[in-house]
Amino acid sequence: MVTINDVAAAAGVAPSTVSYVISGKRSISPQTRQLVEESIRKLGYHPHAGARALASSRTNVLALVVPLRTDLNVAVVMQFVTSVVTAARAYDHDLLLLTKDEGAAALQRVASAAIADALIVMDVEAGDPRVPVLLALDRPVVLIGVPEHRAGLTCVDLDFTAAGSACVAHLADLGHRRIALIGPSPAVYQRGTSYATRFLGGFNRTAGHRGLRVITRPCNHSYEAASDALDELFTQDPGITGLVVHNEAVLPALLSELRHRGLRVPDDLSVIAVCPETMGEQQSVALTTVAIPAEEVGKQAVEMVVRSLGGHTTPEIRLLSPRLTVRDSTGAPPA
Amino acid sequence: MVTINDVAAAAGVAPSTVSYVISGKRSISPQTRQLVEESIRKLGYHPHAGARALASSRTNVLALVVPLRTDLNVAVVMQFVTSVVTAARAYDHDLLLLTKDEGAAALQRVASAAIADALIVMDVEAGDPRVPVLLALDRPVVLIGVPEHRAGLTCVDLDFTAAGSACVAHLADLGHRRIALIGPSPAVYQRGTSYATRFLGGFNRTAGHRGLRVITRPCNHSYEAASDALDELFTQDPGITGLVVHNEAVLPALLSELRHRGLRVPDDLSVIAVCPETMGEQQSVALTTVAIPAEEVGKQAVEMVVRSLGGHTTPEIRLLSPRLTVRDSTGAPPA
DNA sequence: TTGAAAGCGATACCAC
DNA sequence: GTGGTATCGCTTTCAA
Repeated sequence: MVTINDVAAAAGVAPSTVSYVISGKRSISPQTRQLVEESIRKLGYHPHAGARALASSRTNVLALVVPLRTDLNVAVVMQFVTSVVTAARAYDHDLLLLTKDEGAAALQRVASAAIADALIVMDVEAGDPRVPVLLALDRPVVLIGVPEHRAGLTCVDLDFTAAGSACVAHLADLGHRRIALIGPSPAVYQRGTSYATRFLGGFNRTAGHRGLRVITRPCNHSYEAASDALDELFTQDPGITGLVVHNEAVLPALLSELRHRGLRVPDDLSVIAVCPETMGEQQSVALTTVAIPAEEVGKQAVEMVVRSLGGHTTPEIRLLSPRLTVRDSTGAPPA
Repeated sequence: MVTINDVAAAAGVAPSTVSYVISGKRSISPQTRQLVEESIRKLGYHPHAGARALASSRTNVLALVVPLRTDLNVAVVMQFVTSVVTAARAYDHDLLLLTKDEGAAALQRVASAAIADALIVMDVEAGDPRVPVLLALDRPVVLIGVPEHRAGLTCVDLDFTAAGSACVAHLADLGHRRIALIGPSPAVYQRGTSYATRFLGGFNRTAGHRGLRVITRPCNHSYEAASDALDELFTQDPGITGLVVHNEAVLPALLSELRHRGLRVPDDLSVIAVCPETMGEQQSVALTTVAIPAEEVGKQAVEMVVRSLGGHTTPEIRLLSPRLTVRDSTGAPPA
């Protein structure tokens, strides 16, 4: 293995000088820099991460805690992961993947063992048991999602409350009076998953303000579940003219079933989906969407956590305003 | 921070003794062990990963290289990731996530800097440029997928050639004579992605043996692309009675379109999907599938790479036999 | 069965 | 602008 001493010897300088050339933490003469950089290239030197971590207390690794549930939308989770790992690399950090099922213990472990410098946590629940542990860690933490007790926490997410409102407002503006929500799976609600309840809150509140009659229903991830959900909604209120779908996984199934039942979108039924933009565009009907900005949220999470590593440490709840894009799936209700 | 010395002091033993209690690399008297373990718990001690890595040349971290392409099936990629991270933890390793777009340089970096002990690489292409780099690394590597030149490599994957054969054989056995394949996106083929070409190979070969007439066509990930693909296939050969879909992302769209066109599955058209079992079960028709055993492949990849870390180092290509499960989407061709 | 101490390969302080 | 070196926290050899 090639060490900093090898490089120093090859360049005819002291090891510390090599270190400073790499870190840029003190000024180096052009000649020396040149010499050192050449030796580094020539020898194919890469600083030993462990040694570095030991000496500097910095691993340059971020940990991301992801949910592995199949009742969450896998594609969206993957978008977050993609965004976070890409952003992390842009800040010269690597990404360690932790799973939610290891619980709070894993967070302790990774922080105490100095495996990662900071943590980003996804799939936050209202009364998330990990929160106290996270608060006690001596490392920066950013949550993607917002738990109930947010004191001292740094969070970033789509403003799902506003998103719920926006969906209802759009349908109300178009003249719809009776609408329905198909939400995530029952399990997601039962866990008190932050985004699900926040969206529902915004949905119901604005429906109240606007005087809309609403039905809401969770939905599991299968064709059959989607079909059952439709059955139930139209049984409860056959007069529904607007449908909000906050469950990306069942979008294709829902659209397929609607067509099969002879319900035209948007002529008979307007549909708004809460999902990544690309997903809305690729369905059988180009869907009016409220975008889930996974890319942006992941990026900001990394930015925030890296800034904390730089010293700043002001807890902050950052909620991104929803963007509603009208496409072909919403229109006036049938006369 | 609590160190091994703190623990040693608290337990009234030498630091080395604490180390041995933890590693189990030499026998310890029950009393001493008890004493040390208690101090560890009491102090909440976690060995510093960097220090450990420096002293032992072991990080207990595996690196997984994943593709971030959206033209690959995200859900399946996520299944691999899930499986690998879970298996890694079972062997007391953490998982570092690398992206394919960082190319061979990232592999070098992670290996040379001793960030990870071993690598698992997904989305392997026929003439993958990363292969020479991987072979030159001084660390164990397992590929998920099989490149053209496999000398010295350890690989694990579904036997996609056999999978292609199995699909054709099943349809042939049922009496179908003219069948079609809807494959991954054109980009996947263009990159020479290992599984795509292997599947196609098995498909064509067996079709030849059985004297079946076939059409094959790649397909992008959108409803429209799926619809276009069907158009084209039925234009080229209106007599098709069997369809093999090696593209999980367009399954819902294809089934939806078939129904819309009045083609009943399996009465008018038999459909076999190559996808994870759960995915096949959740469609509008329970699909006959050849399973993509992501879970199993990921698990074996970890096992193999961990075994290599243990010393054994026999290159090995391990191809899992395909499992075809007959459900409701295949039957005899229409009379 | 246990202890002492020499590294592992960086960083960063203290000199010059 | 550069060099020397103590230090980070652990593993492992050597001794007892």
